[in-house]
Amino acid sequence: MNTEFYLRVLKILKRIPPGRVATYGQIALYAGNPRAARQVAWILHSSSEKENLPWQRVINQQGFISLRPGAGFEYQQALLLAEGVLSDHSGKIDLHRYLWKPKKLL
DNA sequence: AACCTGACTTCGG
DNA sequence: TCCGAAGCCAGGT
Repeated sequence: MNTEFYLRVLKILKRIPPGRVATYGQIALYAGNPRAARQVAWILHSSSEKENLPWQRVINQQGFISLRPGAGFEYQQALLLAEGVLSDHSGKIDLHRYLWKPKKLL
């Protein structure tokens, strides 16, 4: 794997403040590879626990949690709720309201 | 090496 | 707005 990309993703993830969310594609973009959204997902899946990452703050471009019901969806939704990130009846999170917009990169 | 899979995105109908 | 297909890239078999 691309170690440099991996490390940059970790640094960026750790900057996402509580109560805000980011998208996979957004993280990939900031880390220097706009097309690596799936790799960001893979990194979260494999390293979120040992790296102590705020994995719950990463959702897809549509504003939905990508985990499937019964496979972490409810848990992620609960963690976000505890931070003040609400979702509507369909499970959609308002990105206009909660999306993390860093002033400057790195 | 070939093929499958996935916590993704984008584009076209 | 709502799918489905295609593009994407890395890991696992």
